[in-house]
Amino acid sequence: MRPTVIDIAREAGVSLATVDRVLNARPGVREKTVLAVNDAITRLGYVRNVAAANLARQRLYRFVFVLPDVQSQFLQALRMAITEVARGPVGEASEVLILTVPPRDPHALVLAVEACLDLPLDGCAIMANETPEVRDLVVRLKAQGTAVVSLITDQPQAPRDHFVGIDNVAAGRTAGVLLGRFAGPAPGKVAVVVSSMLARDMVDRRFGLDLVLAERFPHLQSLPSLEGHDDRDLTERVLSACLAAQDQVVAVYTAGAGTRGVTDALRKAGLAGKVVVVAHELTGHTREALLDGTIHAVISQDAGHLARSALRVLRARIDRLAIDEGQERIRIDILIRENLPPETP
Amino acid sequence: MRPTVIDIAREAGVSLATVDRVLNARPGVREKTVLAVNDAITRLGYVRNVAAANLARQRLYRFVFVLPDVQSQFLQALRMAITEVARGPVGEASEVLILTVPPRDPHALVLAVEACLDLPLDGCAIMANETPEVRDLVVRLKAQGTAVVSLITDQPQAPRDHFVGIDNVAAGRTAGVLLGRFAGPAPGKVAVVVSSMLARDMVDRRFGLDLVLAERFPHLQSLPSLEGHDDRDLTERVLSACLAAQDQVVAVYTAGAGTRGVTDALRKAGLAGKVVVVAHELTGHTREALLDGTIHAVISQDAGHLARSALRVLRARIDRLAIDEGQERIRIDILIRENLPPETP
DNA sequence: AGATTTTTGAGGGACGTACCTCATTTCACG
DNA sequence: CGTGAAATGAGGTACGTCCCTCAAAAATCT
Repeated sequence: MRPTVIDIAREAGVSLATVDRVLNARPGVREKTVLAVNDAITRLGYVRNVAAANLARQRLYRFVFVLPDVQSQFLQALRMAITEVARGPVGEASEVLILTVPPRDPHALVLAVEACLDLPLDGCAIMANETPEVRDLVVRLKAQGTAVVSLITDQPQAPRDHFVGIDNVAAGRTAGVLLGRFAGPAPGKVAVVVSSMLARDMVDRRFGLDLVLAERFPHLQSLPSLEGHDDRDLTERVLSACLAAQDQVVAVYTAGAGTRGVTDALRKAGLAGKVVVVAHELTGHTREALLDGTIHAVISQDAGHLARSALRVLRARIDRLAIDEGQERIRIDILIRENLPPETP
Repeated sequence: MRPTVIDIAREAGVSLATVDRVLNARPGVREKTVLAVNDAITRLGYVRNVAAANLARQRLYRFVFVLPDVQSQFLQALRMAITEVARGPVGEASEVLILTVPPRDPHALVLAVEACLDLPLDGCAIMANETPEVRDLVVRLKAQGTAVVSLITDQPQAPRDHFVGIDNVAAGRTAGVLLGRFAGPAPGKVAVVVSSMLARDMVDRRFGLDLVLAERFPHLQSLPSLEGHDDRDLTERVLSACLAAQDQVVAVYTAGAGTRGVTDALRKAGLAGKVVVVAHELTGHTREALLDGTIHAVISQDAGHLARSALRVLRARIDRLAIDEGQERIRIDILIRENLPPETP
């Protein structure tokens, strides 16, 4: 049986109240006593029963997820996943608010987050490009004791507690290898579609792609990035223009959203299935396109996993518990038609 | 705030004791009253606070994991993962015993499991080939109220509650596509190494491979299965013999363990890096071989995920809770050098 | 109707922790 | 050595559930 606070009190030769004061970092305990209690804790290998603790304190964790107002299928799936996870056992005793803010508008983001700071906020997950404004927001949140994680897009310069997402350079490299392998040995050009060249994750993915192409597939030449701004129509137009202007385009890498625009353009050009396409994120559309052969591989991060991981990491930070790195590492999933998970209703 | 038993009692117009009787299926409640209480439960959307319940009843779930005594790195990783998960929050309030039984010996397996049936067993995860003996064991376990899941290898004919693992036909198909794509358009032969042709998962993987090769890569001819029995030396010998006897072997698919034997044989034959290799399971060795270019892709199922999923599913069955299909679906991971997760110490 | 059985109610103690109050002890300092 | 402050102890209540007992009420049977 696991030791309890009572065992600690006995072992340390103090009262229950003192153990409690130490455990919950309440004042009024001599340094010496704190040491004695901590000693007993390590000696007995005590670990707080989180279930009982949460039960007792009627703890309600308050979390805010800040997501850009982009109407991509992936973001919709992510919103749903967050809502679902919040209801499940991982979201036990926590209230999760999803804030949808205008994309690429750090000022609006900061305002929106500040608007819900009247109530004490335990944790915050932010998906946004790295800008000084957001960085300052993270600093302020941390200062007032709120745990912060960056989601999908990292904020490496901000003092966030954790990054929940994938290594985008590695994702780009992965895409590059798949493109290179799938396209074969003939020379050709690779069209690259991104959301925006100002977005950190897009830059990283493109960088990874170029690295791998240069290293291992020098017969493939990547073209300048096309910006689709996560918009289907715009993406279709810019890619169509590119396909019309260039010959020998043997592959397309879509690093951002707006993948529907990519398949639209390919179909119009009669190139669907003839040009190797690697896209990001498994959605209803990319699934379909994988099945009908328009897209050949999808690099994906699991929305459910992202949501669960963000929530778990935030709670672990707040409760000062260790993080299971293995579990929280978001994998760069490679999906092809053959290993597509069955659709969940 | 979530409704509690007290709310249910008030809503149903009965006492707390009655609600408790209904909730825990204790006798002595009229049908009519049971209905009234259940009605109140659905009306208020009550869900039992599992943490509080476990706290109160001092529940200790007793689980047994039955694994074959194979000394592959994957199985060692799996054993470690199970041990770790049992210690973590997923294994809260549960005691997990890992039983290691002689491989391919259903009788020994049954005996070993029966030996620990003196204590009441809440759940059991079995990794074994499907045989009548094991099937009977599952039937008996179920009959005495033990939840049962099949792990990695399914027991489709046995009344197990759930299968925790991947679709092996799909895994074989996935391997086939990778082999086909990576090997290029030149005709050639594919060597296939399995543990044993009597193992269901091996048969399935091979079947998937052959399907895809026939459909999409008819220029590749798959050779008869080589049996390595998960043994490094034996695998090396059979594959070496095959490589010596056959010319034009352009690819190797290792569907089972003993991958070290495969790389040994290729190195000896001077074919390392020249022949496309697809293996299963990410281990220290396959990671290294991916990095040095001897293996080109690994089809993997995450050991930590398997362990967590098995435990979660068992507990859900015991507590009659719903299962989050999305979370419990084990993915067929495709790993190449570029999307290899960082090594965890 | 009375006797018997079944169903229900009321209440309490437990699980491990949090958090509160109030009294008592210990300590440092003048 | 006394005083005030700091440290500690003792004890309680609460969280939501389980599980137990005993009494009371209601239903069923004779």
